[in-house]
Amino acid sequence: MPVATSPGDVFLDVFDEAPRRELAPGDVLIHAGEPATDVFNVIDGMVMISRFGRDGRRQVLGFLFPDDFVGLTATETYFFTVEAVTPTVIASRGREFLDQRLAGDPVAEQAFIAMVFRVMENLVDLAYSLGQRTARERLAVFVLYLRHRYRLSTGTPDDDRQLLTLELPMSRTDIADFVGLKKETVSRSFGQLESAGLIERAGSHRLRILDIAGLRELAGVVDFSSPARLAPGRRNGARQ
Amino acid sequence: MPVATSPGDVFLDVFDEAPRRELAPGDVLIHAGEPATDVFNVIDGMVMISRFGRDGRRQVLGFLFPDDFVGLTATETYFFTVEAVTPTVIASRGREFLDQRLAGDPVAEQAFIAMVFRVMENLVDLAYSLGQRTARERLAVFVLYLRHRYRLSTGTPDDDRQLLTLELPMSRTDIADFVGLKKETVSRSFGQLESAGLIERAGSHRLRILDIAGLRELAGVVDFSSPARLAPGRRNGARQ
DNA sequence: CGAAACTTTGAGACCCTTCAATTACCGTGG
DNA sequence: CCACGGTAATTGAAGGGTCTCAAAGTTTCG
Repeated sequence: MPVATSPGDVFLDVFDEAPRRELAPGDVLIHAGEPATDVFNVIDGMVMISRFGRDGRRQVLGFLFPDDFVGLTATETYFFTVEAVTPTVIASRGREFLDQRLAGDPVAEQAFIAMVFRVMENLVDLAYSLGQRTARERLAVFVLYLRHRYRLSTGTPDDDRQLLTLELPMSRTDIADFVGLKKETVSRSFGQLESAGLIERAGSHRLRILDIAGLRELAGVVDFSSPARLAPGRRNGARQ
Repeated sequence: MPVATSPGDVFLDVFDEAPRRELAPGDVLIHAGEPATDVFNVIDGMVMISRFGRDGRRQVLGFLFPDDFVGLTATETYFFTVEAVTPTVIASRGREFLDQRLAGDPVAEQAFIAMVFRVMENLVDLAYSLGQRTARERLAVFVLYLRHRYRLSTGTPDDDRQLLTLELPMSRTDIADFVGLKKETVSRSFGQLESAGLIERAGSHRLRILDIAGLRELAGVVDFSSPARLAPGRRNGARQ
C-alpha cells in the first residue's frame, strides 16, 4: 500500500533484526496477486507502488522513502505492485511478526492505525489531484510532494535551501502514471512551470524550485505537512 | 472518510442505542474542518463524502449506504464533508464510545481495521479510475459500483434481476465530481453507453442495465465483490 | 398547473494525447 | 578520456476528447 511515514513509528522495531534485501532500479519487490505473506520496511532508497489494469495501464499510487512501511493489505494477496526506483535496501518480516508485535501493545497498535490513516489521506489527496486538477497543477503538487517527502526523510527544516534542489530519480513515464498524464505532457508541463519562473530544470532528473510560493499558489496547497492541506472552500450547496 | 461496508461489522453495535438524526437531501452531516468529535453510522438512506479545494472544486470520494461507518480520521478535525443525498437516518456517538468499544476487544478491533483497509482499497480504485480510465469507462465503473453497493446493502444474490434497475438519487453534478468529469460529459457518456446498448435511461434518476457483461468488459472489472478486482496485467517493466 | 431546477443536446474552443522527429543523457567499449 | 550506441526526454504538428457556453427539453415540486 501507498506511502506511510512518521519517523520512528514504534512498531517499525519489528524490522530491527530483520533480513535485508537489496534491489536494483526496476527490481520488483511485490507482484500484485502474490500471497501477502510479508511486510517490508524501506531502509534506503526509493520504491514505487502501483496498480495495474488488465490492459497494462498503470496508476502509480505513491513513492516510498526510508522508514516507510510497505505491505498494507486486508486481503490474502497483494493488490498492488512495488518496485525499486533507485538502488534500494529493504527489510522484510513475515506478517505474523507484525501481528504479534501489535497484539499486546496498544501504543504500537495506535501508531500503526495512525499510519494507515495517513496513507488514506494521501490517497484522498491523490484522488483530488487526479479528478480535479489540471496538468500544470498536478505537476506543481508533485514537486511539492517530493520536496515534502525528502524533508521528512532527512529531517531538514522547512526553510532549508537544500530542499530547493530536488532529485527526480523516476522516469517521466513513472511521473506520468502517477499524475494521470502522458510522459510528453509531463515534459511540456514542466516546461511551462519553467517558463512561468516557478522551477528550473537541471538535467532531466534534477530541478530547482525558484518560486515556492508560486508553486503552492498554483497547487492550491497551503502546506504539505499540515494535516488539512486544502482550505475548506465554499460551503454552499454543490448541487446546482 | 469514504465508503466502508461489511454487513454486521461487530463494532457497529456501539450505535445500537445511539441517538439518531434525520437528514434531508443536501443537509450536511460533517463540514470539513470541524473538530472530529463524533462517529456516525448510516441507518437508512444515502450520504456522499467529498473533499473541497480552495477554489470550490470538489472531489466526491464515495457514496455511503446503510450500515456504513462515517467519520474515519486520524486528525483532530474532519478533512472531508459529508452530506445527505436522499432522506437519511444517521446514528451518532462520541468518538470515545468507539475507542472504548475497540479497546478491550481484539475481534472488534480487527473488524475495524479490516474496514479501514476496505476503504483504502476503494480509494485506490477511485485513483485508478480518475487517473487511467476514459469518460465512458468511468461511467461504466460507476454503474457497476452502484449496483454492487445496492447488492451489499440489500443482500440480493448477484444474478438477481432486480439489480438491473438502478436508482441514481444523486445529481449529475454529484456524479461528475465523483468521476472527475463535467456534468455535460456525464450526460453525453451515459448517452454513449445507451447507444452502445449497454444501458437504458429511464428518466434522469433511473437506469436499466442491458448488457452487464459488456459493462464489465468496458470497465475492465472482473467482479466488484472479489478482493482483487483488476486482473494483474502484464508484468514487464513499466519503465520504458 | 406552472415555475424553477436539473438534464440533455449542440457548437466551438481548449487541453491533453498521439505520432513523429530531434535532442539529451548514460553506460559501454575502444 | 572520448567515441559510440541505445534509451530516455524534449519538442513539434495534428487529432481527439473533454470542457465551456448556450439553448432546448425534461423533471420536480409547490
